Amino acid sequence: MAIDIESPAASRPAGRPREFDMDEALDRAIVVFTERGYHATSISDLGPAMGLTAGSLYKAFKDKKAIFLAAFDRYKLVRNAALAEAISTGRTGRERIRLALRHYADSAHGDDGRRGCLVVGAAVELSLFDAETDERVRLSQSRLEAFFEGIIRQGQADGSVGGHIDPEATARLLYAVVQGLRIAGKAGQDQARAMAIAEAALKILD
Amino acid sequence: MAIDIESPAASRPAGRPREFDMDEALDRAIVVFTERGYHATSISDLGPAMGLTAGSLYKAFKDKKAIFLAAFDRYKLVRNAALAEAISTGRTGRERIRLALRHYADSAHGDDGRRGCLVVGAAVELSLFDAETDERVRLSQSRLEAFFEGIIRQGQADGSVGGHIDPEATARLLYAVVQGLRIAGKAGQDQARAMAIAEAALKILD
DNA sequence: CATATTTGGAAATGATCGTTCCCTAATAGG
DNA sequence: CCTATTAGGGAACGATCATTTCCAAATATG
Repeated sequence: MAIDIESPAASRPAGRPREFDMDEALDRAIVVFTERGYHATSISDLGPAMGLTAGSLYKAFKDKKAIFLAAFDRYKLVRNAALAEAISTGRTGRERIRLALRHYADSAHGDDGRRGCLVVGAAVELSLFDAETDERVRLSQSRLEAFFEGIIRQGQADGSVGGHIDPEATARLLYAVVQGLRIAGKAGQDQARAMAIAEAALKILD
Repeated sequence: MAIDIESPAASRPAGRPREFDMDEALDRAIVVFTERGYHATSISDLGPAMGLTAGSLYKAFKDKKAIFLAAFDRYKLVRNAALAEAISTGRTGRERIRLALRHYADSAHGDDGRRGCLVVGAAVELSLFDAETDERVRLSQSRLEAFFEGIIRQGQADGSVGGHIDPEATARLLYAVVQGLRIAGKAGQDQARAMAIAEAALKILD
């Protein structure tokens, strides 16, 4: 019954095949958009960075905003995976939250911290005027809050998190702490400083 | 001995007098820069908003960045005064921190929250590539952290804040919470939600 | 009253922006 | 082997950008 329409090479889509790797190109675009922001990034910045000419960029994407949204979506994919990996060794709810906060603190110091966060950049620069970006930012926010809320409830169940705290409000507070860490990172801070903030935030769970 | 070189009208500076009010014009520029960001704001956005033509703008300011920096400095002046006013009725250190957090939560909801914060915008969009903006963002950050640290110490002295917490790390955490509130506000949140985050953050002081 | 100095504002300037056009190259299907 | 389709890339396009130029108006000084 195995019809080879789903074969290994999976039915090439006709026409000249793409010569560049989309994920690699988007990873380059993520860097440029993250450090320069959306409006300060020009097609002539993206082309060289992604290894494509302007003409080729417009073959692969509808317009500049489509490049940005594709980069945003890949950023979320990669970062969510990194977060899941970072908390994987935590055994209690509190431990997982601690690992999550340390993971974000790690992204909010030194050169990475200075470069910034694509979601924060999108929220600040585009949310107000672009509905598609706004939707993505809101979704990213509600998912991270729900993620924190879930771990808080796990922590309350396993006894590592205070039972009297409000999981929803606390999750939102943790979201604010994480995003605030990113802003603090824009001004430049070393790892010790970022980590100290993350550790101080654990008090919220008592 | 009263030489009238410091007289009421204070020796007009020769030439045609300025017809617009600088502070009013900067207040308008603050709104535009805050909601659009630096790079998405054009001189043709600023002119009408500030009630000036492009030619007049360049008589009053060296270039676009000088307008931004002047707006930034005025923003800090106005906001610092509002913060001082907001905490003025607090009698203990904890009360003053509570009022400060509620003050920021108030700026981080609804339309104001969506519009955003000029300091956050400057940090995200300009800090990495513009030294003058970076310096201002860093100064704003260190001052707000020092402000929080001072109140925390007052609170420890008056017994309203736990004596065992680290004033410096906690002040930095409060700074992160405040900036995170602004990011959360970009996605749109109502007052109750913003206030709940501020209230939850008070746990940090126990 | 004359001159110097500054502002207000309209129009012009050169650069850069995002985007499109057009031609060539590479693949699939018939 | 021919045709359709898609990708790559250089050159061109109109629009918009920040900035300058130029002239008239308003003030201070002598």
